[in-house]
Amino acid sequence: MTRTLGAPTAGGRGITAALVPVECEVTPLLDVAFSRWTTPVLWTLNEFGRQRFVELERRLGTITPKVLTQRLRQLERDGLVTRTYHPEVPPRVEYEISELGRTLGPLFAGMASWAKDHMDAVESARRSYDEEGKPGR
Amino acid sequence: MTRTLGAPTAGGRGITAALVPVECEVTPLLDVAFSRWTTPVLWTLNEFGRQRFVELERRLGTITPKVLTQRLRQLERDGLVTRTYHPEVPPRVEYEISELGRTLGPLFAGMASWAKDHMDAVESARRSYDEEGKPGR
DNA sequence: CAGCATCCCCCAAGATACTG
DNA sequence: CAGTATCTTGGGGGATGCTG
Repeated sequence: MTRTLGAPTAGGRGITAALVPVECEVTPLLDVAFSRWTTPVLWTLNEFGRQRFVELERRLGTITPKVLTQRLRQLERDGLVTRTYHPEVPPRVEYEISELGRTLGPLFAGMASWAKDHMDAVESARRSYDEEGKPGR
Repeated sequence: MTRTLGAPTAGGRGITAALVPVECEVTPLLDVAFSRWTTPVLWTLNEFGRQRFVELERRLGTITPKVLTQRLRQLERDGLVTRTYHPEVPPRVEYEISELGRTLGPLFAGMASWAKDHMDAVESARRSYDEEGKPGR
């Protein structure tokens, strides 16, 4: 979560200062929306609309309430999700993807279609890498 | 990396069996191409083409050789990157993004443009969340 | 219901040092 | 050059238990 950028320690072996240390533009986004649970949570919110805590919990299947809370807080903090608290008895809380969060939709769609099209290729590559000692080595 | 799916433990609080435990299609892809270093490595390979170990190391700036090796191995195993070893003295190894890996290009482009367009909004949301005790609570 | 509090585990990633 | 070998750590995530 904390990106230790700006630390010019250059790590052990001296960097001769030549050859561009280019910055990858997508890196910051990874912390925001792409990790084990943030993506599924966002995805679910985007697909099924406004939902209560338990609904999310159940749809996500294996997530624990603690983790769900953590991710939701992070997403709320980053402005991707809005939380509305209804002071009733029993309490009711609803989560909804924000305007900003919704702009991630196309990306998710792209990822889903990539997965659909290519994940089996990945798995087969994985198998052949494991079975053979390594194809060309 | 290991996705503990299929464990129907349902975690602590009983799931009443109602309400769909829908599976998020993007999840498997996260392990493959979206984590702290796999994405930057893939990105760099996609942007700058075939490169040697050191070139990658330098362009990525803060990555350690150990981690770079680990990620490259995983990417090779998953068929997203190809490794060619030239038995010379000194040894030379070149990494190149594969056909399969290249199909991730559009996704990366989409992510980069999203970052460009919306990351400042995220950061400002983050700031206002931190400064105020929370906007509407 | 919607959580927070705790304790624990695991592993990606950092630091550092050493070879074929 | 292109790694491998250790040691260590941070924090995400699981398991359990307790409240407003």
